[in-house]
Amino acid sequence: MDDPRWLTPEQLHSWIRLVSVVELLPSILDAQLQRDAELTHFEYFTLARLSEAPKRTLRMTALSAATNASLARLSHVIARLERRGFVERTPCLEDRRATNSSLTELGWRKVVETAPGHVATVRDSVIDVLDQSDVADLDRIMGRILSRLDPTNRLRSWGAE
Amino acid sequence: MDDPRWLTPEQLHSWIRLVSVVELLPSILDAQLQRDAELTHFEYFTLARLSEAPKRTLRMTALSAATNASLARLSHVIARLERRGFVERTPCLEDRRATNSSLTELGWRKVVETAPGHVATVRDSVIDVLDQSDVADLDRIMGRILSRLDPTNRLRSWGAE
DNA sequence: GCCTTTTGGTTGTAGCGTCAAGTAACCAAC
DNA sequence: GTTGGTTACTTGACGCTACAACCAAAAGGC
Repeated sequence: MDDPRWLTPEQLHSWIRLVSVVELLPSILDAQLQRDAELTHFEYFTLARLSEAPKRTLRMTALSAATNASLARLSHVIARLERRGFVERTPCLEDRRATNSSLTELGWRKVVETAPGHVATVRDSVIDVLDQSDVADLDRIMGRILSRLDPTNRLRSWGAE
Repeated sequence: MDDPRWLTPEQLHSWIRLVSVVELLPSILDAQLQRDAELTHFEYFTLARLSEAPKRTLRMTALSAATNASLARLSHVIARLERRGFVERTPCLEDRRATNSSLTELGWRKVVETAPGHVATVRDSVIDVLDQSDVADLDRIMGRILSRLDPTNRLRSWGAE
């Protein structure tokens, strides 16, 4: 710790820009979704993962892995979404500790009607400023970073290396 | 909105990885700083920006720009840091609406002693998995994204394009 | 079979951020 | 010189997340 191996100017510059994106991006996504659908980005992301699952159903643990969330956080969020009628919880028969959460018809319609606006925001704020090779670079770099951030590799579904 | 111009598979893959980093990185940084210095990453970042300023002093508005924060958020944070003796607020003489916040000697020492551990975490979780050209790519890509996220270009100090 | 450990999930609480509202000072125009 | 509008900041309330404690069921150990 005596020699912290300080960052080079280039590394520091990149780092600060990354931190800025990490700080600013969530509020952009939250603002649009809140305005147009009264959802946080995390709520939308959760509904979206469910909508892609077989039978639009996942166990809490699987869903928490797919969304990078702790079980505690997910439990609170699912409770809110359940109150609003977007999600349903049912006990799992094979493992009676487990809970399945599944998208209701209302939840499915919510995702379908919310997706276009969200995608437009993602394009506007990120994707459309990048050309094809930028996208490839971004993918490679985020993959490398994720391999450190997510050592248990819960994200293997979309390949954190 | 009828044709949402859906993302290509490559774009979607990159996007999900970026979102994952955006979700996971803050908790890594917060965890280390909380454990070793009882600071949130945003508190540390704020102290660090102050420590680099001339006379270790900045106006609230300038500091909020440098940290990508709303004035309201910054006001709360500075209040906390002031209670702990790391920062001091003094009215600004030229413009009596404005407030200067400056690092105390205690705050300066806090930054100095906290920095090495933080840099080590930044290296571990991000920088050390990237080679020189990755760092350049990251810088370029984040710069492009920032030019959209931060249209008023408050970050021009470190050049969001 | 029992006992311990691990896994799966929920809940309460405390803390941070956002939003809306409020105050005070500056500025420009009439 | 006072009115209208903007800028700079603070404050309070509310909502979301993290953390810790909890319970129940499954899986091992022997």
